[in-house]
Formats: sequence, C-alpha cells, structure tokens
Amino acid sequence: MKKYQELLVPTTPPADGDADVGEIGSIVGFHLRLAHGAVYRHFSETFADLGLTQKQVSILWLIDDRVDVAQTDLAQLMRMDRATTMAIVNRLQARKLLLRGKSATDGRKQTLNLTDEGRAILERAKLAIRDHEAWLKSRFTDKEVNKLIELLTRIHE
Amino acid sequence: MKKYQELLVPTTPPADGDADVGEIGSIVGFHLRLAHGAVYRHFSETFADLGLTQKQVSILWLIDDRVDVAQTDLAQLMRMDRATTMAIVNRLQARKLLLRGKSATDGRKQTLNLTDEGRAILERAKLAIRDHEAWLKSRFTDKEVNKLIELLTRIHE
DNA sequence: CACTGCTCGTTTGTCTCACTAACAATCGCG
DNA sequence: CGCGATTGTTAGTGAGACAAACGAGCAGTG
Repeated sequence: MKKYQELLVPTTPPADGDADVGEIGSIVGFHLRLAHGAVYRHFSETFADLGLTQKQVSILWLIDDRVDVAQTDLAQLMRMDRATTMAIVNRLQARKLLLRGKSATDGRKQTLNLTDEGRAILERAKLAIRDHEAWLKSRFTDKEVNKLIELLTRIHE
Repeated sequence: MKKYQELLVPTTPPADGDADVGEIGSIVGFHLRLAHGAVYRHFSETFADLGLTQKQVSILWLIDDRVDVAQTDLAQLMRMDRATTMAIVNRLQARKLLLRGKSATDGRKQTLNLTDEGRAILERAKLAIRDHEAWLKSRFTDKEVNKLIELLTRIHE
C-alpha cells in the first residue's frame, strides 16, 4: 500500500489561480459554494471594524424591521434551528445591541427589540452593506442582478 | 433601560414559513447565503450515510482528477487557506482515503493521491452528487442552470 | 559559497456556526 | 384537567475559517 509514496513523480505545475477545475466545474453546488465563500470573505473584510458577521447583521436587521419578534420567528426567517439562533442572539445581547422581553400574549415566547445602541450600529452596518453590495453587483447589470436573485430565491424558498 | 421589557406587547403573528423578509430581501448576499444554506442542508442529508461533507468530497474529487497535487494547489483551487486545507486532508487521511507522499521535484511539497478505498468512496459520492444536483436543478431549465453557473462564476473567479 | 527572501507544510489557538439531545415552562385543545 | 406541541434554554460535538508562528526547502543574488 506504500507504492504511492515510493513512486517519486513530479508534482503538477503550480496552479495559476484560475486553473480549470475539471469535471467538478459543471456542478452547480460547487460554484454556489465558491461564490458564497468569496462573498463571505469580502463581507468579513468590510465588517472587520464593526465586528459583526453576516448572520448577526441579518438578525439585527430583521429584528429592527419587525416589532417584538420571537426567536422562533427569526429562526424560521433565516432557516436556522433554535439552538443556533439562541447563540447568535446571546452574542448580540451580550454586546447590549438588543433586549429580550416577555411576550404579553404567549408566556413561552419573548419579544426581541434593538437597543438604541443596536439601532445605531445597524445604521452603520447598512452603510457598509451598501458598499459590500456595490462590490458584489459591480460585475452584473441590473437585469442580471434581478435574475440572480430570482434564481437563488427559487433554491431557498 | 428596562422599558422594553416592561412594555408588554403582543408578539408578531407566527411567520408562515415564506413570510416576506422585508427590505433585506433586496440584498443579493442575503439570498446567496440562504441558497447556500439550503443546498448545504440537502447535501448533508444526501451524504449522511457516507459521512462526507461538501469540502471533503470536493477535495477527493480534485485529487482524483489531478495526479500528485500538492496541498497548496488544492487550497488555491478551493480558495481556502493552508491551515483549513490541512485540517480537511488530515481528516481524509485518518480515514485512509488518501495518501501523502513526497514530491520528487520539490522537497517542500507533497503528492496527494487517493487510496483504492478513496476512489471507491468517491465513486459512491459521485452517484450521490448526481441525485443531489438533480434535486437542485429540478427547479430550473437547462438554460437557467447555465445562466446561474455563469453568474456565480463571475462572483468567485 | 553564504545570504536573503519566499514557499510549503505544520501546529496552535480562537472563533463562528450547525446540529443533536435533553429539559422545564407554557400553550391549545379535547 | 390532562396531553401533545411549542418555546426557550443548556450542553456537547463537529466542521470550517483564519491568524500567527515555526522549520525545512527552494531560488536568486552577490
């Protein structure tokens, strides 16, 4: 079983960055993952000084849009499970960006609302997102952007 | 600062799964992340019995396509850094799906090649991917699939 | 030749996120 | 009332991304 190690053969020439990935390049999921990774990386750079992740910004945004959301609602909107949502909300609460309250209509639920600080940081985040989206959209026409959103939506809804 | 908790207000009606996400729905990155998540989840289900992740399958596939790749080449192809690639290769090696060898031309590099077992599991993985891709593509026409790949490629290349 | 800068593999540590399994409190309904 | 479902919660596991550092090996220069 060691024959592979003993066969000393030249390594492949250094990949030139955009090298052909071969057969796997026809897989939609492969490109979706790469694209997601690229966008995620750029997002992280853009938000390095704010110290927020994609998920955290999305959660803040959704909470701001809807008054007194419950965690379960967020989980459904973001397609995450309750435990994951919990972790993210905890982190945001620890940074005093949101407040948990008790729901008046359902003792199991709670109400989530941004603090003033949370709203302030969300405003800054939205500005950063505008830059980030501009970077992302710069390679598309408006028509292509709409098409892309439409296609992506068909995947996740 | 506790006023939010003391204001007992009704919670929002339960989200009906496909509820409108509001303003954030016009953000390309948001849909990209949701789509990626949906595909990732379906992938995980499909591959539950094989015990392989997207990354792991991609790595196996790329190694099989190219003889004696080095880890750095993989990292470049997958747009991951060396440490992350290391972790994945370690996991695959621990499962005896690949072998590390020494490069004859460059003492720093190594050659990566699949074991027989690795090739066997990759074959099974490719079958599973075919199902997975069929599920993904089922909502698109062939033309739309090509368009989607083209748009995604423009993001990550 | 020695020196220098770079590359590659590697380790360590930190962080985010996803998922599972369990539990208590609460709600809705028969 | 009692039962099943929902909600928030905790704890644990695991994958993956990234940064920072190190030794070994490479290539080019003087």
